Amino acid sequence: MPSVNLHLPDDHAPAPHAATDALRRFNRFYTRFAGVLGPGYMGSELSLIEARILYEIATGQPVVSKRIVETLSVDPGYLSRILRRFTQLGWIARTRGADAREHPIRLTAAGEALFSQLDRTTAASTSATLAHLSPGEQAGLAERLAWIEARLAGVPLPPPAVRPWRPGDMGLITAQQAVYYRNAYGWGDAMEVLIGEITSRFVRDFHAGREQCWVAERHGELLGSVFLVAESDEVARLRLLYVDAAARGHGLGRDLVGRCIAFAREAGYAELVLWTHTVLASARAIYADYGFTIEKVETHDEFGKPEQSEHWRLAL
Amino acid sequence: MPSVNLHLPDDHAPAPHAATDALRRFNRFYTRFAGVLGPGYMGSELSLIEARILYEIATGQPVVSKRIVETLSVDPGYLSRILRRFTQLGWIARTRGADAREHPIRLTAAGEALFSQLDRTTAASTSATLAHLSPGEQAGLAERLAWIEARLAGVPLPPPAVRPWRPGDMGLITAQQAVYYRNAYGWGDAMEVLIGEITSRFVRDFHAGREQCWVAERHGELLGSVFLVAESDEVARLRLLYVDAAARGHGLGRDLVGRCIAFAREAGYAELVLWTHTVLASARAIYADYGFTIEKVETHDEFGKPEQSEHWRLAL
DNA sequence: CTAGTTAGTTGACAAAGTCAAATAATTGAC
DNA sequence: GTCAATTATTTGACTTTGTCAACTAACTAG
Repeated sequence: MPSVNLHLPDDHAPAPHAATDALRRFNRFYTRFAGVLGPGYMGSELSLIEARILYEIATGQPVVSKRIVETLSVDPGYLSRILRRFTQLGWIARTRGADAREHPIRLTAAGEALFSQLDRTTAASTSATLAHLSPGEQAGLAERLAWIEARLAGVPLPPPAVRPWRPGDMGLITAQQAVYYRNAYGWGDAMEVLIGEITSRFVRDFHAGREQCWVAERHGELLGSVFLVAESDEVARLRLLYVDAAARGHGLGRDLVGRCIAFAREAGYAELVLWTHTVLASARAIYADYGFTIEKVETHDEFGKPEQSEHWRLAL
Repeated sequence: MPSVNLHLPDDHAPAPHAATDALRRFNRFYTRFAGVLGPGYMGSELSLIEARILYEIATGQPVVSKRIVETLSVDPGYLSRILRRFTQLGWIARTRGADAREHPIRLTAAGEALFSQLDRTTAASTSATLAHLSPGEQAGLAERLAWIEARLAGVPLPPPAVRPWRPGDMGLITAQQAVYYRNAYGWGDAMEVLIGEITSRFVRDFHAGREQCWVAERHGELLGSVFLVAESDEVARLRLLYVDAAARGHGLGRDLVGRCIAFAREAGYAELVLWTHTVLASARAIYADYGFTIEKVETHDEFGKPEQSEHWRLAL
């Protein structure tokens, strides 16, 4: 069940500082916004840090102060005093750990009660700030927050998984490429019709063993695709090679082309041909690396403006 | 050039607190992350607030303290002292305003130099945190940050614009609906084929004046669509009504259906029919409100599991 | 001209946070 | 086993940060 990311930046003008500026701007915005969300756990007497310390204790019981110091980067001395106060207030109890230097912390019943109370209050208050958003927007928000967090935390994205096509894929592939070439190169309806025809014809006439389409996806997001179709008994054609902007620069295009070549050899074709455009520099580089050579160059007008196209060929 | 948002939550289990939890989680994450980004403008002697005050001055020159107090919600007394220090350090100069109670602030040459220095440092440091992201990811990040900021700041989304179809739309409509019904209801390939056939046949046989398709979009994002096709000279059929999760609850579906009815009346049809499924509760409610009535109910198995479908009809 | 407001400042504090030294327990080398 | 080095936590002595209320000077409306 792949989906496609179609807010594509075009190849030409990827403003170099855009992301930096966006993050800085967001930073200014968010510190103010979080301030509005309330200093710490709202309503209570707790400061932000106290609230977060309480959170760490509640969610990590039993926890040693060292761990809190690390996760919250709080001064150990400062923490020690806060913990002493929590103990005096009867919210936490400190035990003796296996390592007697440590004093593992647990919430007392009173502490649990306080925490769950606070937790409900903040949840309600956060929920209230979100009230003006529709359920769809809320879902969109949650998804984007999670994505950003994962990316900023440096969680590396798993490499896209490449698999043969399934029936559900064609509509997305068509839409993705149509939108992309329109946005990035201003190509028009004829391009879209062409893509649609290629994909629908592929499904209709699919000849297993002689033809194949590979799809790269990650977390249900469509990141790339390529088609290998039979031109004749001897000649195979590579079509619609595409790698999403979000996945470029990791050799995915190369991988896809490599699969086509291997499959074509396996299937006993004598040569592999393809048609591409001169503007598509990174695709061309891949073809050249695999030993394809240009047979013919011609300029056409079909996509609404003159484009130079190229016929490439590889003997297998 | 519409695009589609296809990370759809399904209709059935929209966990009610998901967004709240996501925001709270993000909040914990981001305060830590922003802390790493450095207290204020890194490297410098400035605290976070001082840096932000300097930023406000630099970007808003000349600015009066009242405005800073408001935008940064800083205590006026505290601000006053900070500004005095800035003045002593030769970073800012205070003039006399038209209103002599105000003391508009400007950066001195030294202040400008300091600010641009700091600005470059932070930009570089932010940029460094982003270095491990690919250009595609950076673009995705920037876009998501902007979206979140707008939504959290309460900037209301403009209502989706509804317009007649254009050639580029069909692939996206097909992909969007195919993905949605698959995710939300588990409907299979037959559904997808059906949608594809409807859209491609619509384009092929399009009879202007007797048929139409409307598309709702916002910021290039496809949010909904509906088709009106000729069944016979007397009968029009409404097909593929769809509203994206992100746009539900604002009467868009109602609007689309209303356009179909008005168009069908205008074109001189005697009746309007449609086929839908019992599970699609919100669509059904719209049909009922417009006076459609159920003619026939039947259960079929085409989408991979038994579904109850309904034939509705409206006399025009 | 006067009472009420507004922008900004000041004094007197309280809260928050830091740093280095101290304590108590553990580990590893011999 | 002993002892130096290390680790987890605490304590004391601070500085910085932030708050509150009272105050001054300037403006506004009647």
